[in-house]
Amino acid sequence: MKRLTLTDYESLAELRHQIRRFLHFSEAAARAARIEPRQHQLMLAVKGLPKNVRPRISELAERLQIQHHSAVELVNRLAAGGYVQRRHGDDRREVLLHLTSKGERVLRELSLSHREELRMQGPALLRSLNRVMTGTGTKSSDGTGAKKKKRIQRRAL
Amino acid sequence: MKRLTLTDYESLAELRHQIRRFLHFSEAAARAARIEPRQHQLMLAVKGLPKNVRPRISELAERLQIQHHSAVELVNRLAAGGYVQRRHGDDRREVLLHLTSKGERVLRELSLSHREELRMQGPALLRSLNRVMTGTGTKSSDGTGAKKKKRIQRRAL
DNA sequence: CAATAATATGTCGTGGTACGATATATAGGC
DNA sequence: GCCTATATATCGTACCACGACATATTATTG
Repeated sequence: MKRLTLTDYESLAELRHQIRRFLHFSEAAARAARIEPRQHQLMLAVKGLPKNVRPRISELAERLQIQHHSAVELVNRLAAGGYVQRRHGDDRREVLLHLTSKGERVLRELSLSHREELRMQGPALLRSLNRVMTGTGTKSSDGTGAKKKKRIQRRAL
Repeated sequence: MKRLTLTDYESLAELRHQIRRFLHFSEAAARAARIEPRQHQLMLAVKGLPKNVRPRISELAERLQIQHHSAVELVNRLAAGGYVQRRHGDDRREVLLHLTSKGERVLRELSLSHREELRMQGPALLRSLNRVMTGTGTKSSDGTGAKKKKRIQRRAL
């Protein structure tokens, strides 16, 4: 379908608002734990990697959807802060990452608060995503026919 | 609950991977349309604002979850590029934003491709969010910790 | 109605992060 | 051994977000 109604824009904007709300929570939580947001994300990616996958630089870059050299920079800072260690694989080109106990501790605290936050705010995020996907609006139904419009009060936060 | 299993970390990491996949798509689409990702987000926020809300700087900053002066910088760049115009409200402290036809055109194209992408990849995002919220894991063929796990297939809304 | 406080926007300097271009180290194929 | 592919690292640049501070306008108050 090649048509966009005002409601479509509102749905997309609302979804981004919900995503940003979560990300902003996450950024603030990371900084409160004395770590930069992206570095937190890399630690989580290391810890959350399936066990049969080696925690290599390029593997993590894919998980974070960044270029490998951006991952290198994150690892530099994390290693400097004592959150991760570099080791070598059998293939000595590879660098394998391991969390230090300091890294484990910080990640654990952050993961707990993130799970909590997602259980609270996740439903709103689900709703806004479903609205974008199904084209269901909070106001009028479609807009193309410009039929009678029913206004529904929108909840501010 | 104060306990985190390996599966919890994997679920959180997988959710972030899905979110990053979408955001990475969005960033690439914006750059392909010759606009910076955050500037695109601000345009969407302007267009997607409920009609009874004035498109002020601080209103948009709240929608994007950034400080007001960060929004000012985005608007500076957008205005310099001819994507938005500044106007004044009755309260002459306020700056109200309007998309130019150029801004409308770019935003429309990006919104179409975003809706398309979300219809394709949205379900994977929904699943990973539901897993974090319900504590349901994916591991069944891994062999490790192969207990009985009930898949809760939840189709929110 | 001037002084002051509150609100809205803007400026400046700094740091984190992402990128493209490029470099180095190791592995694998022939 | 030589050539190519792969994995990681370095360098310079740009975007963006922030804190601290500045300016403009409106509201309050005595």
